[in-house]
Amino acid sequence: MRELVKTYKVLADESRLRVLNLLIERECCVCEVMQALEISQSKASRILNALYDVGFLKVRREGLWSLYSIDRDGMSPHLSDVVEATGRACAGNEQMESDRWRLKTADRMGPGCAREAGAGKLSATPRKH
Amino acid sequence: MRELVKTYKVLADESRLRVLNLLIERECCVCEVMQALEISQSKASRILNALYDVGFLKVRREGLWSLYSIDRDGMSPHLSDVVEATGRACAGNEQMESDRWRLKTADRMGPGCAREAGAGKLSATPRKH
DNA sequence: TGCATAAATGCGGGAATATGCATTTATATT
DNA sequence: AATATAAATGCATATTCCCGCATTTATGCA
Repeated sequence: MRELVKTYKVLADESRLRVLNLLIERECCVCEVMQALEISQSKASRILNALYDVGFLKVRREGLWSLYSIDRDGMSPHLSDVVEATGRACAGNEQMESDRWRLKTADRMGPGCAREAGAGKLSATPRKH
Repeated sequence: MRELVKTYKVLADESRLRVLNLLIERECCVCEVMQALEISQSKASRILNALYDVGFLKVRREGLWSLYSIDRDGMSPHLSDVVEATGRACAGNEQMESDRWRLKTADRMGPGCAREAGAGKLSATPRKH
């Protein structure tokens, strides 16, 4: 039961639901999440970790990035149901829509790069120095 | 989305899940819940109110008692799914089993009556004075 | 009307949670 | 090795949540 409570605790937060919604769209790294939701880096990281912790997500490392995605195969049927239900409940929500919209124009870059984002569209690979 | 968050918040608590589990068994009044879970009256009342507040329960008054039960018809499909899933997730849980067991021997009586419960089995109707 | 009692609620203390800031860690490139 | 940077984390603080205690409210009966 502890586990169940923990799961619901994780879901009982607007930002975390928004991230889950993003990931239903596609795999994301921390900095994409922070851009899409317009939140701080540490917050994005913690949220992803919390979702990962209870079994919603899996993560793979690719270079400097940690890429999180919904662990459709690994998760328990119960979690799977919850994701389903949550996805449906979120459909059409304005906030969620904007998040997804911003995700489209988000790049795989962090705080440092973001500062010069105005300079134009950067490639999806890290810049050479 | 606020509503969704609120719903998950309510579920993110062991005692509230236990009460939900009880009500899956059958309609209960506040004092039955407090006996089954061995918690205080105010706690039982608050829990029931919280579950009611987000739409899981309906309540009807019968004399002095407030009888709460799962609002199977009134609740949204999403809540219905959640109850289903939660019920399944709780099946076989030891704590939940004891709760249900104690519920069987619980009477419709409150703190006052409970004090003299050792005196023997009392009827399910209020005593005359 | 007065009393008995089930349920609801105001208040307050203590625990848990969320989050920004600064720093550290992990990884890649030169 | 030195540098760059994405991600993770320690710490401090503000907020929220939980719950016991005492009291109030709602209802029924004599």
